Amino acid sequence: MATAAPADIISLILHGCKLAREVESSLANLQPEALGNSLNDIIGVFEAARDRLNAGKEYHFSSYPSGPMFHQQSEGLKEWLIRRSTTIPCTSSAMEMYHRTPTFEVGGDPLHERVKEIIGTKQMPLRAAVCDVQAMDTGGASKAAASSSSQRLKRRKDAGDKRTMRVPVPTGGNTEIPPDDGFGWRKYGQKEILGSKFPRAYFRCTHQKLYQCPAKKQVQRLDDDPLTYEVTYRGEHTCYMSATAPIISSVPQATLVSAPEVSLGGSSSSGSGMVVTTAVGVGSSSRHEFQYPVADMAYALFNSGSTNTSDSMELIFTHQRQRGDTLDQ
DNA sequence: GCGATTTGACCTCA
DNA sequence: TGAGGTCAAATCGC
Repeated sequence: MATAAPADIISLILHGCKLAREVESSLANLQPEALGNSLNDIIGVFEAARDRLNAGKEYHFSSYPSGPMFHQQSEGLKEWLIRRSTTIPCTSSAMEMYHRTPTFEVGGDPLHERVKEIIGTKQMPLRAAVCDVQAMDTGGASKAAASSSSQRLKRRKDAGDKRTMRVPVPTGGNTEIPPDDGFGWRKYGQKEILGSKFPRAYFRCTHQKLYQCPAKKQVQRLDDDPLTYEVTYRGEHTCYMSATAPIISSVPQATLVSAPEVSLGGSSSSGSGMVVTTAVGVGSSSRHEFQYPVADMAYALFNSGSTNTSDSMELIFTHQRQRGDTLDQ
């Protein structure tokens, strides 16, 4: 029995993830007090989401903007969250950000107005002063798998299908290691770029051959901020849509979402990006491990089946604290 | 042995 | 024509 449209909750969680990314991006610069305030902001947003969630525990994704039950959709919640999270303009003002929250409509009402209403009751100013994540979506995402015969001909014609964001270099480790976003990437080239001090690295999906996954990304350190990578994604992952995909297909299916085990497995090898290693399954025989980018945690929250979402929140912020500890070292 | 990375050469396009 | 993107052989590491 659906008691609440999930879209506003999605937007809340999305907003929380956005704030979390900002904190992550600014970890090296934030003073402890500011960091604490930012965390409070994030907690407040997630609490609002949790409250809404608990207000209507039974709901379906049928009102979800891109269609019903993302498990079966070519573009599911995970993909949608990732896309939305990379298309929201980044600002330094909370209210401005609220105004810029996704503006898709629910029942004829601008959703962001509802989000503002919900969040506004929490009175949560955003104190993260600097937004290091610049998201850009030039639109026109093409899902066409690369044609082996014409791939080279189309090389620059698909330049419009790209999303660029900035992420901090891994802390406490080798800054040469590119940020991990939860997907498996294989480096296929590196190029000195004219006018840039740092070379640009080219990656494609590890499963490109196996699943014809067209996803690629370019990673380049900024000249004016060597502690920041500019990551440009091209194409979209289709590997996890395959029923036999070894990693991403482990995204819990409907039969598993009743009692997944969400555990903090630590950051990925590069130690960057808000990535949570998650074990999902019922019983040891069906356990699978996969890694979540930050937006995926929203998915985990939705599907945890737990009435105590604060536990999941604790995982998120424990991870943040661990990263903070790493920074301190 | 296999998969990932490196790196010089090659190709495309603005 | 040159910058950017990709290929593929050589090399590395597990």
